[in-house]
Amino acid sequence: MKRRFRLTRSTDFKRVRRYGKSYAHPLVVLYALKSDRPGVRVGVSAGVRVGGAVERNRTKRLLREAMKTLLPETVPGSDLMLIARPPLAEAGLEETRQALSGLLQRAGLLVHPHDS
RNA sequence: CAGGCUGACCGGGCGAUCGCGGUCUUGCGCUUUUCGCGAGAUCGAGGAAAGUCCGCACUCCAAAGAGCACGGCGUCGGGGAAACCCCGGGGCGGAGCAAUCUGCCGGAGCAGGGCCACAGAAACAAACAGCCCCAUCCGCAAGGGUGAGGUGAUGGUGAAACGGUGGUGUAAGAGACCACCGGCAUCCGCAGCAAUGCGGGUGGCCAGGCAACCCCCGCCGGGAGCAAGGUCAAGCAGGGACGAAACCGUCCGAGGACGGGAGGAGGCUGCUCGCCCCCUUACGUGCACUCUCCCUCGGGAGAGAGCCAGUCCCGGGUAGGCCGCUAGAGAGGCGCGGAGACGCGCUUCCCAGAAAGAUGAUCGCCCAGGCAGACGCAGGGAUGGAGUCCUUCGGGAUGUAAACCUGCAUCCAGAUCUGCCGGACAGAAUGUGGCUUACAGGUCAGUCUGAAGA
RNA sequence: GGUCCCGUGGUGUAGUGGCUUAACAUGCGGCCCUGUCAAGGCCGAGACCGCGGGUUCGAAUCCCGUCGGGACCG
Repeated sequence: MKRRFRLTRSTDFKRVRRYGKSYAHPLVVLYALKSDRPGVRVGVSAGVRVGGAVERNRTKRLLREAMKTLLPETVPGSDLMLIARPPLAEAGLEETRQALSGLLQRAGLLVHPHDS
């Protein structure tokens, strides 16, 4: 995923985490907040509970890869934050994509909600 | 062949598609750098990148000072920039049949303190029982009581009791003395660079253990850390000078400079000394106004309501951008020296530099490995199977898979084939030397033990 | 990057060289009490002190290493 679609600043993370609305799934937690920017920006995060550095990096890669394919279907003008949970370290790519798709649908952020 | 031990090493490979970060070149947006979007080339995690247990480089703290405190280390020689590091020795132990592995290492003799439960007379300089002698009392005597003294052999405890055996000696005894042995210290000789070992002489039997208790001796350590530190833009906090006149002295260009005193903040990330640097000496015993009182007419006391404005200059920290930021005690190869750690020489190479933090995903083939299933092996063997070759198309040559025969094995193992599973521990964050810990599976060399065969 | 603390029955703590194969509370099991339950009384089980070495005659305690958990500072 290109860097311009990413959340990079610490203050952005704090803002989304504080004022965004959250949606939970056993594998991942989604925070969403409306923004005045045109595109969608995504930040990924993995806490210590997920595992060591290998597991944390792997879960973050997994979330970015899964989000990449879902990006065109996402409603623009919002900042998203994805927080990995411990079971995600054992999950595959397709599993992660389905989890994310479900979460985005619940948040009302998918352009074609009934397709998937 | 099986199981170990030691050392060294590998840590999946290839291809396709999608995707990420750096550098260089290049096209476009756009006008140069910058920035954004593309294209191409190239590079892109480890043996531990980990834990952060020791070092070092580097940066800042004024210079990086002294002492104390505190902490660490402590056999010998060598290596190394250094290290709670490495190599090779020594001494005392421990594990194993063995190869081999492994723990400890200044001082408890004269620096001193402390502790050694229980038991025991006594836990480090003491005397409970006992033994002996003398005095005295009782008794015919044997012997017993009391008191003064000698002794430390005997006892039993304990983890540990002040050398052992034999003799001389004595009232009884005792290293009090003698011989031998053990141990300690010291001297000499030999071997070794040394620690130390071996042999001989001398000494006095004094001298228990614990310094991973305090401590003593020797050596080492200033502190903080790349969020170090530098820099850029924008602000803000804050500060300074003049205003402004009041500690003392000196100087002159007359308002400042320098020096000293006093007080305070900070720094040497514990303390003290010493030193450095800064501030104050104007929120007060102040300034100036009004009123009242006193007076030696200089001033003093009390009360009231006020003043400390303004101007100019300097200018952070954090967050953000950039630098620091990767060419170095560097890596590979070859040769030489050395027992080894390691060193030297030549040569080739440039080998991640991210910043919510880049190496992955999917598929195919292979390589190790694991599990399950199938299959007896070798030789001979045809009115001659499939295939191949020749052909005049009639056939011929070659040819052992099978049945069958012989031998050997026997439901085990090995080899072969098929299917399925399947790749450990773990991710750079300034660099680097060690140590420690985690780790599927495999390779090579040396070596030990066991079994079988020759 | 740096610093510190804690691991002891199921749970929470004490014990910091020996008289302690470890104490207290709560929880657990059995019995008594009661018509029954609770409370109460009596009895009992439950730990080789996170793990591995070492020092010592002797270690939960001292030293070293290691594993896990937690806290703090920038």
